[in-house]
Amino acid sequence: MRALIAMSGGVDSAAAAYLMQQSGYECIGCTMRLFAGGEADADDAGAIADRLHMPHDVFDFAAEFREKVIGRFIGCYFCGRTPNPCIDCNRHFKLAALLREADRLGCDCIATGHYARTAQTAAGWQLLRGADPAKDQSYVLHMLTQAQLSRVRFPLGDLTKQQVRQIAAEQGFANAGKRESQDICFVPGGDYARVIAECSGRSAEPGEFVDMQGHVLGQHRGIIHYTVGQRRGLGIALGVPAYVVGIDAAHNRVILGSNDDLFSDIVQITGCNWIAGTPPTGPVRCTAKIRYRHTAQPAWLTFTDPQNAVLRFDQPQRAVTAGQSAVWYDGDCVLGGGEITGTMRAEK
RNA sequence: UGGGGUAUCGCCAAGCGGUAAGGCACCAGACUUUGACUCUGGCAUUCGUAGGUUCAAAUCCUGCUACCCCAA
Repeated sequence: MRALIAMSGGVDSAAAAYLMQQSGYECIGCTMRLFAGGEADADDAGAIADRLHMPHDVFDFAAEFREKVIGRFIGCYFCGRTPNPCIDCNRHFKLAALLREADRLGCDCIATGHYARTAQTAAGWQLLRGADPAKDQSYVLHMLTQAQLSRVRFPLGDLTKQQVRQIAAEQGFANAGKRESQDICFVPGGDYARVIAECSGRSAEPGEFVDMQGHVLGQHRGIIHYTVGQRRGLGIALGVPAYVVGIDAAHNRVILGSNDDLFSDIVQITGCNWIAGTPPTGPVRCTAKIRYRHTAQPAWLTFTDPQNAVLRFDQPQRAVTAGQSAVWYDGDCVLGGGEITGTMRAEK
């Protein structure tokens, strides 16, 4: 069996490459170049591949990444939503593009350093949470299809981060102690609004902060600077903490309220994926996450058609945000997910 | 230009003679494969201003300045 290993230059993918090799796969390492910068990471990945005596390729996907990830990221912000580019990146690159290259290189499967697991059952392939609850990354993989799941391997799925670092250290990998990646990968400094302005050529138009009754509270720097649930950076002193509770792109307004105003239990979702195949017609009992770092909460999921669904949480959730992904679980098994388009608060 | 009131950190605001609370905002860290949230730490040698009384004043007295209210 020949496997193409996605190597980012970090500890996780290095350990994944090693483990695949130990499992008897004939491995080819590769690093995807997705944006300017990151050459050092590609070098780190190359060094690990050398140490493991496996070939290493670098694929330049910068143009495609700019179109499929950054472009959508920018468009989403200007529409008053808050995108999660990691979702698109995983879908289009860490899975689709990688499988494309795997075919070209005659590889049977691909492997990544995600903390997630797959399982084959009579009903098809399942995507499961990673064993380390603190590192589980199944959330960002919710859009995977049966075809993709059948060919992807997650060698770290049963391990904890600590174990992975241990393996990296034992193998003498130079990056064993490398710190966790953070921020948006293509926005190294964290100033995503600047990147939006630079890449789009559009400037953010200042507008009004208003309360939920429409009273003007101050001036904002442009809606791309804000997201639902945000407190820091508003510059508004009301005596009590103020949070963004909504973004009205049509009127270029940012709506402020209290923390209590942020809770909603009914969530509209589009662009749905149902990993098992055809989504069920009746309500499904599940737990659901509405952001990467959220503990899945009990809810009912109902599809209105194969693309659209409504999620109703037992308890209202804080700052459910349009543009983010909702992901549904049955225990450790990922049922699917989609993009949040709107929220409501059920009348009590 | 008659009377009354108020002037304390960017905003709000304690303090009432004994040596500047707190909240909001802001800043810095921590956390984190998204944006956020959260947590921890920092943030007025100085109280509109000039004098005076006192061992000691933001706190008492006087002048000045600014703003507010009432009456003209």
